[in-house]
Amino acid sequence: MDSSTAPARDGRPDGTEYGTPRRGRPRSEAVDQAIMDAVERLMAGGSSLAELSMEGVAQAAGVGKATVYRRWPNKEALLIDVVRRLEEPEPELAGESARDDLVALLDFLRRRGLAKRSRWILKAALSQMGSLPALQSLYQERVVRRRQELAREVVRRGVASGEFRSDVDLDLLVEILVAPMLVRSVLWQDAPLDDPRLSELMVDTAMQGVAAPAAG
Amino acid sequence: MDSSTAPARDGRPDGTEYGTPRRGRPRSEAVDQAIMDAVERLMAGGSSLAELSMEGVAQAAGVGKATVYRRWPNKEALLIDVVRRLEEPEPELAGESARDDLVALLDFLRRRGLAKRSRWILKAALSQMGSLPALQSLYQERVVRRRQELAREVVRRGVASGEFRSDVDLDLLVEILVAPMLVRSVLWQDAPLDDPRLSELMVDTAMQGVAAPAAG
Amino acid sequence: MDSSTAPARDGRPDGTEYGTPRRGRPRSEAVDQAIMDAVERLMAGGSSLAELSMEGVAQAAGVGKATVYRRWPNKEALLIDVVRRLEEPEPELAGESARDDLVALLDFLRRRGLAKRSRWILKAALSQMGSLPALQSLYQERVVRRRQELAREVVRRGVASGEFRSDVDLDLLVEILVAPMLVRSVLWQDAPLDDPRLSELMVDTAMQGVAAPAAG
Amino acid sequence: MDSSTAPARDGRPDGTEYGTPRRGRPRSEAVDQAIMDAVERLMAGGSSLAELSMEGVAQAAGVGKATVYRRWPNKEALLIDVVRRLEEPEPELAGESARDDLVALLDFLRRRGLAKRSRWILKAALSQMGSLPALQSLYQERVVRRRQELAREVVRRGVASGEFRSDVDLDLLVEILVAPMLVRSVLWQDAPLDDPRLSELMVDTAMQGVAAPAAG
DNA sequence: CGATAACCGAGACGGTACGTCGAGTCTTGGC
DNA sequence: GCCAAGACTCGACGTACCGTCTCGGTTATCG
Repeated sequence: MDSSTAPARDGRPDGTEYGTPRRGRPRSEAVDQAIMDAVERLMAGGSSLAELSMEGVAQAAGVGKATVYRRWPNKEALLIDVVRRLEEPEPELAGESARDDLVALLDFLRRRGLAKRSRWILKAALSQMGSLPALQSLYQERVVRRRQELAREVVRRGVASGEFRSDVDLDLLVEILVAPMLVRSVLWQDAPLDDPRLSELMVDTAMQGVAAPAAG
Repeated sequence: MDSSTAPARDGRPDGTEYGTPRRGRPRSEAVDQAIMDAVERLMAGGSSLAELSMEGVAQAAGVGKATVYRRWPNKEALLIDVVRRLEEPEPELAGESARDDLVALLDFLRRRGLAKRSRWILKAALSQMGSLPALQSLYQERVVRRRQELAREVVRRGVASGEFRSDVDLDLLVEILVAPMLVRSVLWQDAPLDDPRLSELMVDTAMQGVAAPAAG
Repeated sequence: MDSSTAPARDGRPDGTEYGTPRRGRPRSEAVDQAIMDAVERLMAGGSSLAELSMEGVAQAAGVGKATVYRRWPNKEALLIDVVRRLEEPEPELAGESARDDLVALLDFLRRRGLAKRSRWILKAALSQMGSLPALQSLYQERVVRRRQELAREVVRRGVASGEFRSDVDLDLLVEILVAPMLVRSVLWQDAPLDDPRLSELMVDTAMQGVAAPAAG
Repeated sequence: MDSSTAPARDGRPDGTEYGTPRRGRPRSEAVDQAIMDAVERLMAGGSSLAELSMEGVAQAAGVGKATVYRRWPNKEALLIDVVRRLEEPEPELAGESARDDLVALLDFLRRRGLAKRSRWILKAALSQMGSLPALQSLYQERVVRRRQELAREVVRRGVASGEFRSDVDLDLLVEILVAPMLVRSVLWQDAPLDDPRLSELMVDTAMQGVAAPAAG
């Protein structure tokens, strides 16, 4: 299992497993946490991502700079793990109906969108990633792609089971089903997300289509 | 009034009018342009917002640093004016059928996503330029909101004319119809955009729905 | 005239002349001095050369690190200029008699040896050079070689004028005349140097030889 | 008593005796030697005292850093023991003629200057190891002073036997006879030392003096 | 027309942070 | 208790930009 796509608590930030025997003094997990705690503390203290310095993080964590760099090669990699630690774990999908799984997936995105607004650390971290493109693409690779593939897999299953149309390109199918929630939770700033039935509504509406029903 | 939100074509970047008589040698407008050109060139060259340095901009523009700072107090203010300069024309909508107008709207998005010149704006400015809040809100206000309203208006018309369902919240309707292209052109990094029939396909599929047709 | 062999006050530490017109804001001579003053102050405060850090020098001088590095590429080069500033200027040689010039030269070495003991900054700087070989070889090149050549020139003149033997290799001649003072002032730690007639005595004794005069 | 001035061959570098019974696994003498070998190897490879790092020494010796620090508290103490190990036997003097003994003494210096192995000791340890005062004073005491006294004794004998002038201060006599070789072998960087008759030449020339012989 | 004042390129200035390296100490598992 | 390995805190290294400042020199406009 590749730890780099797994939640941080399953393995070391740098991908080595905690159980793996190593030579020499092992890295302290307490230090891992102290560093990430320090990042959260600084962000909560009002710093922007750009103001956040490795120097400051190390100092706030009571740790040498080298100790930070031993775990994460740069600010981006560190921030990804901090953000991962902040996010809810992805939903376990029951796998019975593709429609239900899709609703669960969208609802995860919805809750995440809400959290991004309420827990402004997440908001700051996620929205400020744009100015650190390495962070963005790393996050893309480690987190976003995984969810994309999850969605594709669910939709593929839905096509096979006869729930979804089979005469449309899979990518397009995925986009129509997932994009509405993605846009509302990520792109648009103030769209409402608190209705817990929103996910159901979106999936079902996308399935039925938005054309007016044929008369008669 | 904050000069950084005033339209560029109305005056100097720093809010002074070109016609205003001053003592001494007046600022060269050519220099304004050279600096903004340099920013675009650097960004088009693949730099990120974080990599973009005032030092580098000045050098690329063949200009002293003080000359840049004389016009813009910081990187953010400079970028705002550069983004303003990039502003693209809105799509012209025929207004005959809501479905056709929507296709035109989506195709505008598609073509913009393909355009290399504005790519960095799409990435940096639209989706995640949270670290430059003034830039973000400017762009949000002047570009995003207007197109949102355009889309809402078209869909509203479609509902009135009986093209679209009337039993669904308008916002949801808009999202289902527009989000797929928005996601593909802005959020997903290398999604294919070159098929000119993509916009049609998206609108029509969203209208028909993606559920498998009922058997029999 | 090569400023790098001239005393520091004839030119910039980095070899550029003060009079040379340059573009941009010229370097401040006051800063040159402030930096070298700071080095002296720190050394006088009891630091060893190894403890002396560029970081500390910059701070003590109230100057940015870059400002130090703009003038001197490394600690060695800076220290050389500090030492040069501390040393007495080399003697002007009258040129009338080679013997007298040699005495003057040796007396310069003698006084320098005394200074090295009384002004312990000089002592520390000169004696600790060994651990900074780059400094040593730079000093060798810029200061020592110059004096060596001066001595050779004087002795060569003495041979030509018939003051010194001509049947002996020039290098050997120089060594026999100069080495005694060199050893006493540089190598041996506690040898007496305060007798102002020592230089005369050394040159004259070396000239006459130390063999017992033939009997009869 | 400072263990670092105790003779190495009498006990462990840190002053513990080899024979002393202790609890647990005893220190390996092979490791002592491996570490000191590594220092010599690195220095012979052209490193300077400043470049020599404990880190590098441990690695070159294939030894943990703690193992080095268990024996020597710092770089200086380690170097002292390495220098001690390098110490060369003193020249044996026949004692027949003072002039011949002096030639033998100078030739010992000459050959040592040629020896590549002890070159770094000559440079680093002898002439300018001021930054390691303990090393300097140890070497001064144990090596330099004894040879100085040896030279003084020989010259004193030469004065008594009528070989050397008796109207000159003994120190001055010694310096004139010994300094030329000392300077050439220690102070001047690349002076030629390979002529085996150099020592003879130096002593004889110094004895005869370098003044031109009186005419007629 | 000449003075004046703001402009211009260049680059020095005091700072802050970068990512690396070594010092000397501590902590593993194994001998 | 020794050993190799390597993590730990600390502090300096030399570089890059920040935003400000000071040079010599260049235009416009005003008197």
